[in-house]
Amino acid sequence: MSETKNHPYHHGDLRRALIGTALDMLATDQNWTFTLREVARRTGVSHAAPYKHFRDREMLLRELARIGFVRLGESMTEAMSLGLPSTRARFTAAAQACVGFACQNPGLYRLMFSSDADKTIDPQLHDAAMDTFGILLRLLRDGQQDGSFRPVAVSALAAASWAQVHGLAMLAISNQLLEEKVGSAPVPASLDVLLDGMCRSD
Amino acid sequence: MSETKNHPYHHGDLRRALIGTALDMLATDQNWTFTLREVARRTGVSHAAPYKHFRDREMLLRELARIGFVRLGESMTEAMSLGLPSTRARFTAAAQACVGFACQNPGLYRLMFSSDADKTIDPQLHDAAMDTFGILLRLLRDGQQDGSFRPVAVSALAAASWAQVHGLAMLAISNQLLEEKVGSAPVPASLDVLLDGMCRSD
DNA sequence: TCCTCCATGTTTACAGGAGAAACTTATGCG
DNA sequence: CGCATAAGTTTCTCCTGTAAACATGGAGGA
Repeated sequence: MSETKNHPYHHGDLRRALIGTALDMLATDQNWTFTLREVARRTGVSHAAPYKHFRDREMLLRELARIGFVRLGESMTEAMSLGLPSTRARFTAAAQACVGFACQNPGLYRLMFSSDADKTIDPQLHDAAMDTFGILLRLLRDGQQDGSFRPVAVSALAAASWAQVHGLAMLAISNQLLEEKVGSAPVPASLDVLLDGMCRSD
Repeated sequence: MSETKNHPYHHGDLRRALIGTALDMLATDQNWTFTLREVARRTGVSHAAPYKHFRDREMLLRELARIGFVRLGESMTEAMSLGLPSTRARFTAAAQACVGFACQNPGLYRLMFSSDADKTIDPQLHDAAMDTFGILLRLLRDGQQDGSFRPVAVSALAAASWAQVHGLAMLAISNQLLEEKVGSAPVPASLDVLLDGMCRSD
């Protein structure tokens, strides 16, 4: 009865399998308190096997975060490429995609911006985060060039909108955007307030 | 040489002492990975003593977060009560106080908004957070009454500014407001963008 | 005054986790 | 064919969280 599981000694693609298991647990529990041993167990390997692919538990977490940034970028890019009429509409679409991503992947989103995913010690993670930030930056520049956004320093627009969107996402997944506090559609409402400040008033 | 430490069997105020030690470690390490045993050790008591005051480790963390919200509220209130001329100026002062608090207490600020400080299972923590949010809300209402802020739904203003300030704080303590990306004074710059959208344009 | 209760400590015990080290297996390459 | 090596496993040590049983000493009643 010991050989029903025909697992070959070598898994074949354990690294990817571990990441998949960990992403599943992150999505299920909405936190990353899982132990590395549990990940190994669910993947069907010994508790020491993961160390052949990740130096330590945090290295796995950083890889999850990196994947999160890639996926977030894809979501935003997709939302923007729907043939929307105005730059303002594309901005709103991207922002809502970001908040939507956070709401659908709260654990992952939190991890991406937590201190457990330290970007200062992981160039790949840092680059992935910067690439996603770059999507926003390009949108803002385009908007300034086509006259949609005010010609103030793009850095001010970037800081304001990055903070705004990230703040909305964090508050949304913390259930702090309850209707009785901030109305029924706080995300578009507050984006409109911001855009009123960002857009040319002519 | 064993009785130099004249510690009486009963500490006297262990609860407060543990909180103090934990706050110190949080400030030093800028994270809350410290173990409960380490907190006990540094406070000079046995590793089980903390359990007489906190059901588990997370209960201590929630108490730290609660204290954080109280202190943040104090900072904001203090910043607003400096006889500033306009509501807009008071808003900016409060927002900068919030970001400043986050920068000076990055670990604590992160903890306050992390899932390890679960507000849904701790009424005291929830209330403390709501009290601090209330400061912002009152400021916005006052500003609408005196005509500083546009008479749109206060919930939209609240969501926008809460998100903005929180987002700025989170980005600031994550070192994601680097000068080459968002200019030299991103906080006032982005607050101005937001305020341009919030304030009456007459 | 003395005794007893109870909140607040301590000691002991145990189940798990992180990670290192040493061992095993299979696989690709000369 | 034979072996170096990547990728697994086993075993080990140290640490943690937390429960349970025990100790202490101060406060309040007889």
